[in-house]
This record gives sequence, structure tokens and C-alpha cells, in this order.
Amino acid sequence: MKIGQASELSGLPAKTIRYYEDIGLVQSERRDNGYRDYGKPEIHKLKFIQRARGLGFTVEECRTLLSLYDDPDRSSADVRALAQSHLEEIEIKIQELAGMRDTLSHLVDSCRGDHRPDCPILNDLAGSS
Amino acid sequence: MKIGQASELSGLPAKTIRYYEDIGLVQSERRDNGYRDYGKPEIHKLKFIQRARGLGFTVEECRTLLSLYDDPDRSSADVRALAQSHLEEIEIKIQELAGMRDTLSHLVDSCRGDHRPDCPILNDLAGSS
DNA sequence: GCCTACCCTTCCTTTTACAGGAAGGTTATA
DNA sequence: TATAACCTTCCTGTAAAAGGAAGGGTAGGC
Repeated sequence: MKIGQASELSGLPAKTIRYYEDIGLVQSERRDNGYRDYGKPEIHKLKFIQRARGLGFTVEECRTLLSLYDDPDRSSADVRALAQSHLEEIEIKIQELAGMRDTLSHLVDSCRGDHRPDCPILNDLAGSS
Repeated sequence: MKIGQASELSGLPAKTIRYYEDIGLVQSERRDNGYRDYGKPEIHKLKFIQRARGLGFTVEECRTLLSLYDDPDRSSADVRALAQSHLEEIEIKIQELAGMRDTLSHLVDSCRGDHRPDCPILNDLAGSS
């Protein structure tokens, strides 16, 4: 099938699929006219990546996950370690964002938001505390 | 003062300060030898930006915040609207990350993580559900 | 005067994960 | 035959810097 259908089936934009080919993540056959030609295994890989990306794995982590998936001698410990480490990064990011949210929502609540220039948000950023 | 001290006082790497100058965010005087020369107002601006970046505002939002800060005729409503909108983006990101975290931690918990290849994480990514 | 160490300069490249668009070839349909 | 819809490659741009090369400035010690 052509890239358009591969895109629909995998949920990835055609641009993204070409990009993944550029970086050697998912190869494709070529027809005589130069069009990319995808079969079931490629669609499967693309979906795999789409899900992994949806869980926030980087493209390089997806590469590793794919190679583990393809390796019948893998240890599930390796997969778990990768997922665990990614999970920790996510939790750190959540904590960072939660801190920002708390500070910001305080500031937003304390600002009247009227036509006057007086503003606790700017005061805080200016270090008036 | 030179950029090194400006860096220490503002908490921003010298590289970043130069970058902010490149994009017209914080200008500096120059000495005869070509070195950048910073005074109190610039340090104040740099700190302002450092705090705003710490709250997750983009550099362009920082530009807007700075111009509001410099404008005695501003309305606090404008500042509040910007902060509010940024706050909503943060909350959306937190929700996304929390979703990833929940799915991932389930998967990690369900994987034994031993030497065998059998792995629920990979199975899930492969769409075996 | 010279050496060393450290600070500063500009300029170029790299990062991440694509998106946008130009210029042009292919195919299906009316 | 015309046109729309699809495909191709290639180049550029994004955010916010970080890294590094090549070189100039400055202060102190010998």
C-alpha cells in the first residue's frame, strides 16, 4: 500500500513516516514508479512507534524498543528498565509542572485583572518579594 | 560589569544572555574592548526573565511580559490573561503526562523484569490487546 | 618581555521531531 | 484531455539554547 493509506492505518502523518525512514527507523519497499510500498509488518511497526510515542518515549527509545521487540532473546528486564527510567522522567516533569501551576495559580488569583497597571504577577517576576 | 558576573547574578548562563541579546530581548552596552557591559537595569531584566522562564513562560511570552512591565499604562488584565492562558497550557500538559504515567506504571508493574523475553510492555505497544 | 590562566568575542553546528512548501512526476477519473 | 489527488525529493524553519572552534584581552608571576 502507498504512504497515504499507511498514514491512515498507523495514525501517523505521511511526513512523519518519511522522516522515520530517513532516520532508519522503518524502511519501506519501493514500487517501479518510486512510490513507497508498505505491507503488514511495516504498518505494525509504525503503529508500535505511534503507541510508544504516545507514551512519551523519544524516537531513540522507540528504536531501542523496536529492536528489543524484534529480538527473541531479549530479557523483559531490559524493557522494564527502559520503561521505568522513562516513567521517572515523566514523574519529574509532572512535579516541575505542578510547581509552576501552583505558583502561577496563586499569582493569577491574586491579580485583580482590571484596567489598572498594578499587578502582583509582574511584581513577583520583578522579584519584589 | 562583564557577562560573567551578570551570569552569576542573574542565574543565567553567559551563552543564554548572549542569545537573549541576539534575539533583541536584553541589550547591553559595550566597552572599548568589545566586551558587553551590564548595569543594574539589565541585571534586573535578566532576573525577571529567569523567573518567568522558571514558570514555564516561553521566551516570546517573556518579551511580552517585559514590555508590559515597562509600560506604565498597562492593564493588569493583560498580564493576568497571559498568565491564565499559560496556566491552562500547563494544566493540559500535566494531564497528558499523568495519563502517560498511569499507563506506564501499570505496564511496569505488570512486567516481571526477568531474563525471559515475555513482556507485557512490548505486548501492549504491539497492540496485542 | 614572556608565559599561563582565565575571561571575553564571533561564528558555525547540533539538538528534537517533525511541519511547511517548492518543484515536479504519476495516476485515476470525468 | 484536463484536472484533482497523490506521490517524490530537497530545502528551510521551528524553540531555546548548548558545544565548540578560533582568536583577542587582561592580570599576575617569573
